[in-house]
Amino acid sequence: MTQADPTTPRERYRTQVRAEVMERAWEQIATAGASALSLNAIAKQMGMSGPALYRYFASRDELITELVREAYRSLADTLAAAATEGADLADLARALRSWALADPQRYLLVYGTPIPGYQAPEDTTAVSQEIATTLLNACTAAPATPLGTHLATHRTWAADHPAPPEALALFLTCWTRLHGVLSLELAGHFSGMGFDPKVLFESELATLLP
Amino acid sequence: MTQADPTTPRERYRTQVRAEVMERAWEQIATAGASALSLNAIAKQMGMSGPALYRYFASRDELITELVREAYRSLADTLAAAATEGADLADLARALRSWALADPQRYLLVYGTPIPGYQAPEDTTAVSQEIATTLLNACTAAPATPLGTHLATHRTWAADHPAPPEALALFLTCWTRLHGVLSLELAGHFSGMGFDPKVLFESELATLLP
DNA sequence: TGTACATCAGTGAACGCGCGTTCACTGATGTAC
DNA sequence: TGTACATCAGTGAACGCGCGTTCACTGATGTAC
Repeated sequence: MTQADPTTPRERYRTQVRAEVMERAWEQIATAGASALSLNAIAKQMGMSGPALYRYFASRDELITELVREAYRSLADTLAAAATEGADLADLARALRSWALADPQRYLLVYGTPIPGYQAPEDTTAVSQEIATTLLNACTAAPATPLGTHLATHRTWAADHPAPPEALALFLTCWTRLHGVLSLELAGHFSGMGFDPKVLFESELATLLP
Repeated sequence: MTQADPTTPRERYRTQVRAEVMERAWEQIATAGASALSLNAIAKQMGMSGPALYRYFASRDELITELVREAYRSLADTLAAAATEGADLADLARALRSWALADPQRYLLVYGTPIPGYQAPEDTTAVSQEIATTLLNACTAAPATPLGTHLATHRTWAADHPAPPEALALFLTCWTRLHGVLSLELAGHFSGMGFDPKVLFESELATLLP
C-alpha cells in the first residue's frame, strides 16, 4: 500500500489535536472571557500536561491569534454564504446577528474591548477587509450626506472598491448601528429592561434600507 | 480649640489615600485594561506594601466596584451639567463623546466587554437610570415606528418616566447608535481607515434630530 | 499640661495559587534498508 | 519480513513570577483624665 496522500497519519493527528485545543479554548472563552484563557487549564481539561500543548502552539499568544483568525474566517464565511443571489443588506445583517448570538464571546473577541497587551496579526486585516467587502457589495448608494462627501476624499480603507462614497457612508452607518445594538445586547446592558432586542435590531435595520 | 467639624484629620487622610489609590487605578486601567488591575501593583506605585491597601479597600472587587461607581457618577454629572436650559440631544451626545474620548478605558469599563467573574453592585443601576433619564428628557416624541409600539407594552425599564413610547424608541436608538460609533472608535477599529470618526458621529447625530 | 491608654496606618513574612515557559527525558510511532 | 534508526508526542520537574489575602507585629497619632 503506497501512501500517496499528502496528509500522513501524524499530520492528521496534529491537526486533530490542534482543533480540539481550539474547541476547548472557545469553551473557556465563552465561560470566563478571553483574558482568562489559560494553556494549562486547557491541557488539564484534555487530560494532558501543560507543556504538551507547546507541541501544537508556540505560545499563548499564538493560540489567541489562531482564535481571532478562526473567528474572522467564520464570520467571513457566514456572510459570504448569506450573500447569495437576491440577498440584500437585511439578510446579511440577520446573518451577522445570529452569528454573534451563537457565541457572544466570539463576537466580543473580535469587536469588543481589545485584550490588553495583545496585538492582532496583519493577516487578519485581509479577512476583515473581506467581511467589509461582502457588506459593502450589498450597500447601494444612498442619498447624499455630509458623511458621504467626507468619505469621497477619505476612503483609503476602500480604495480598491468601486462603490461610490454614498455607499461607503451606508456601510459605515450600517456597521456601527448593528454593532451598537449587538454589543450592548451581548454585554447584557438590555437585560432586565423588559423589551426584545430583536425588535430594536430590526428597527435599526429598517432605517438602513431604502 | 474645640474640633467641632465632623471630619477628623484621620478621616480626611483616609479619603485622601482612597482617592490616590483610585487615581492610580485609573492610570493602570488606562494602560493595561481593567482585567489587569492589581492591588499590589498600585501599592508598589504608591511606595507602600501590598497589604496596606486592605485598610482602604476590603478586596480587589471592592476597588473595581468603586471605580465603576465613580465612572457612572462622573458620566451622570457630565450629562447633567450639559443638560442645562436650551440644550438638546446633540449637546448631550457631544458631551458623552468627549467624556468617552477623555478616558477610553473608563467608558469601556462601563459599556465594554464585561469583566469575567465580576458582578456590578445593585446601586449602580440607580445612577445608570439617572443617566438614562437625563438623555430621555431630551428625547421628544418621534414618528411612530414598530419599535415604538413594541415599547408601549415593554417599558418596565422606564415605568416611572412619563415619556411616550416614541420617545423611548428615540432614546434606545440614540443610545445604541452613539455607542456603536464610540465603541468601535475606542477599540481602534477605525484606525488606519483614513476617515474622521467625528464626522461619522455627527452624521449619526443628524439622523436622530428632527 | 502631662501622663496612660486606645486607635489605627503600615510592615514584613507567609500561604496557596496558577500562570507561561524551558528542559531533559521516556516511549511510542513511523521510516529505511 | 525483520531489524536499526530517526522522529516526535507527551511527561514531570523546575524556574520565576505576580497575584489576592491573612496575620502578628511595630510605631505613630489621637483621646481621656
